[in-house]
Amino acid sequence: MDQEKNITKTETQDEILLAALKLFAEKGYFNTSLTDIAEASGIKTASAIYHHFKHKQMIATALYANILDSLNISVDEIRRKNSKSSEQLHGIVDLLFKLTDDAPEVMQFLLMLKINEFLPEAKPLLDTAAFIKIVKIIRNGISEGEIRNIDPLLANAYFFGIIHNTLRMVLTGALDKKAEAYQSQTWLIAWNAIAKK
Amino acid sequence: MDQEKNITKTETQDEILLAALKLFAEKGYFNTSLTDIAEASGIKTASAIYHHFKHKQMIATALYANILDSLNISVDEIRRKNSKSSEQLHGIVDLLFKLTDDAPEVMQFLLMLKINEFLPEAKPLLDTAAFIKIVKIIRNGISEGEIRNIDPLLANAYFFGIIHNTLRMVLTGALDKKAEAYQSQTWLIAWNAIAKK
DNA sequence: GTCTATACGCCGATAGAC
DNA sequence: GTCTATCGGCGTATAGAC
Repeated sequence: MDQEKNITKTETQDEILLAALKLFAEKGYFNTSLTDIAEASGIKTASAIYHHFKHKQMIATALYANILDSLNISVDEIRRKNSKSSEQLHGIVDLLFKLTDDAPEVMQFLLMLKINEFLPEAKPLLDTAAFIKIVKIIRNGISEGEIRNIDPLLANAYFFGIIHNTLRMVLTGALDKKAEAYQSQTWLIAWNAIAKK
Repeated sequence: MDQEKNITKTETQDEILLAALKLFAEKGYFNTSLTDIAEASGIKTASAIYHHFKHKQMIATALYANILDSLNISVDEIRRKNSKSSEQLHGIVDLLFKLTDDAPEVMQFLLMLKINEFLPEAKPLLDTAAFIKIVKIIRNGISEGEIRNIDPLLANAYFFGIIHNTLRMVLTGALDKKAEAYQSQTWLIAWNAIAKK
């Protein structure tokens, strides 16, 4: 909805979003002032930001939308390239581990922030296009006999509970290696938790 | 450390803590003003709070300490009453599911708030007495052959990833039954994720 | 121990010059 | 499109009467 007019996206707009993402991930939304964001964007005053975004919330909204959007696209691609739900889930795990190493701020935003604390109107993650599709993948896995016959939401909770919690520990530094180092082992455990044996 | 002088704990002090817990869990720390807490405590003005706590942060600090303290005591009790690590973990799962149904605010505080966003000095959960003991339980389970031989921190991530994520979904309403309804099934999955077969 | 009154600062937001 | 100046408000916190 906001993206249409973003065809004219300025570079500074992106810089603002990037700076905000980093700061939100690092200090949280409420500990980040517009002044902070301005400084981190190479702008000198907070006022200039209002030329790009109506208000602070809109920055977070745009950020959230962008992340969900590109996530959704990635999920589509993964679904297109793989047919079995085990392969599709594997692709998603692959993506999440890569993101954790390459764009930790994004994963921090998704996994560690309580988004509806500062975006009360935002859809919960589970009602989001990308995540609806993920549940669908699980549902398919069940009907095709790859995944055991339990409530798909529960299967989702189990599978991504393992994945997300592991990534969270990487992000906080509780686990000291790169996410990649834990990937294959973690995938196996997570998959076995829901796979039909 | 704060508890020593809390022998003289007033009733209103407890009411403030209780109100704060509810509000923090519901709206988050930054969306909760001292005025909110005062109102919810049966007090009329925020100023009165300063007679019980030096400042807002101290309320959250006391809350966090209390929760961790009683958690630690519960873990001790569970360890005392059970010898095998499978039994001990089962006891802890039992406790967490009960807490989710009986004191959701407590679990919300523990699982859904980014505590060090408003308590920058606070120890991360994993460095906390209760959680150190839990990792110890896992370590014992490994050396006694009940749990498969992997990094105890990883085992912890897997096991509680499943548990916590399931409880999180109960707390947000994404899963619509009481936590109890999912307990036995979830325990089995979580345990199998780390148990030696 | 709770109230009234008040101070203070910070931040979000607007107006308008350049 | 970025700046300066400035406003208003809210929330924390203090001082002091009762």
